[in-house]
Amino acid sequence: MFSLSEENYLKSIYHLEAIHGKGISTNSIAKKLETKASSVTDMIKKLAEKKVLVYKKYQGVSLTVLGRKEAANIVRKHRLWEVFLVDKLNFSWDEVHDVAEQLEHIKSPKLIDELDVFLGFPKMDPHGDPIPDKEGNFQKIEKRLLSTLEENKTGICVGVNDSSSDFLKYLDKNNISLGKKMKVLSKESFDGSLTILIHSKEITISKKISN
Amino acid sequence: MFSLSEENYLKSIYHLEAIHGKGISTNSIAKKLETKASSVTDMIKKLAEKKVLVYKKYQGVSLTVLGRKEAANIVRKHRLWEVFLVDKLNFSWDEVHDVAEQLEHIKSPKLIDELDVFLGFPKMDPHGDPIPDKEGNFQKIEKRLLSTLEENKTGICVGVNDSSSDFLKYLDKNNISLGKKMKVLSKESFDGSLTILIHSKEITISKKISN
DNA sequence: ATAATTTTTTAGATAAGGCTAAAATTTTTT
DNA sequence: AAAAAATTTTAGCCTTATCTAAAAAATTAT
Repeated sequence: MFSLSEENYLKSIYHLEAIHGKGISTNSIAKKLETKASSVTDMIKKLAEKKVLVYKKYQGVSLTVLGRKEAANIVRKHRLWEVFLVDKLNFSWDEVHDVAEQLEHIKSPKLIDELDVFLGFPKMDPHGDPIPDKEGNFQKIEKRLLSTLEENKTGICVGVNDSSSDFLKYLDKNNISLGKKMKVLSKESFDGSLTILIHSKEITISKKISN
Repeated sequence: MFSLSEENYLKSIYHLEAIHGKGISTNSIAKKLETKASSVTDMIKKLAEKKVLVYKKYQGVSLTVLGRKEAANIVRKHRLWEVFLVDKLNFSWDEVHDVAEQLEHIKSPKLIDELDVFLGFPKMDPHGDPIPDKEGNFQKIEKRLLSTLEENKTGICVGVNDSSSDFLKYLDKNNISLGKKMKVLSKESFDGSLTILIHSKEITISKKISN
C-alpha cells in the first residue's frame, strides 16, 4: 500500500516519463511537486526499496513495470473522477482538477470498478486525456499542436495541453471545446499568432494559446 | 481547515455526545478511536485551541457550536457518500462503511452540494441514520429498540444500531431491511430471545440482535 | 477518611515527510 | 584539463500524530 505522498511522487514521475522518457531527474520531480530536491532524494530512496522505481545516485529514476502500473492506476482514478464530476455533478472542466486530486487517493477497487460501469466505461477525461484500463493501457489518438497546423488546414480539438483553470476559462469564453472543428486562416510569422475560424467566427489567438 | 486526524476526533466526540451528553471522557474517545488516552489528551488540547471544543483538565470535553457544526458536516458527507455507493454504485449496505470513511474527508463544498442534488436530497443513509443539513440539523424520527417492543405489537424497521458488516449480512440473510414490518410473537424471559413474524415467516432472534 | 484503584496528564521517544545548509558529484565553460 | 556552475546527496532539524512509562488527580472501596 502506498501513502498519499508516495502516490503523488509515482504519478508525477509517470507524467514526466510520458514526456521525457526514462531517467527522470531529481530536480524535475521537485519542480513538478513544488518541493525541494533533498526531499525528493529521500522519497525516491524509499520508493526504490518498494520496487516501484530504479534509482542510481546522481542518475535520476525510472519506473519499474510495477511502478508504472501503480501510477497508471492513480491516473485512471483521477480521470474517472473527473468524468464523474463533469457528467454527473455539473462541474465545469476547469473546476475538476483539485477535487479529482483528492479523490484519486481513495482506496477501494470495487469503488473504481463500479464507477467505471456507472459512467459507461469512458475512454477520455473532460480534457481529452485517455483513461488507462486496469493494466495501465490506453488508446493513443494522433494529436498535434494547433500551432503546427498549416494555413488553410482544418483540425478537430481533441485535447488541451494545460488544464489550468485560467486557460480553460479562456477556451470557454471563446467557445472552444473538445470535438470542435477549427480552420487555420492565417499565421503571423512575427509573433506566431494565429487567426482561426471556429463556429463560423474568426478569432485571433497567441502562440501561447495555439501551443 | 482540519486534518484527517482532527476530523476523526471531532466525529467520534460528536457521536459520543449524541449518546452520553456533554462531558466526554478521554478514555471513551480513546476506545472509540482505538488509540491511547495520552494521544487523546494531546489532540483535544489542540482542538480546544482551535475553538471546536471546551476542555478542562481531568473533566472531559464538550463540543462548541462551531465544533458540532464541523462534526455534523463530516457526518453529512459520510452518509451522503453511503447513499451514493448503495444507490448508484451497487454497493450493499454492509460494504459502504470503510469507503465512506475515506470519502468523508474530501474537501470541496461544491462536491457535496452537487452530490446532494444528484442523489435527490436524501434524508436517511442506507442504515436509517439521518443525514444532517449544512447547518447540522436533521429529522429525528421516533425510534425504539426491537427488544423493548411488547408481545403482539408490530413495528417498522427504521434503522440499525450496529453497522458492522457481520450484523448487516445476518439481517440480509433473514430478509430484514429498512421499512420492513415485524410483529413480536413471543418473548423468552430466560434469555431475552424474541420470536418475530416478518414477511409472514417466523424467526427467532437473540437479545443481542433485538437490541 | 484513608487506601486502593482507575483515569488522565506529562515527559520523552519514534516514524513520516518535509526543510535548510553544506558536501559531493556531474556538467558546462573557458 | 582545470575552473565554474549546476545538480544531487547528506546531515541535522522541525512538525504531526503516534506511543510507552511514569506522575498526578479523581474516584471508589474499605
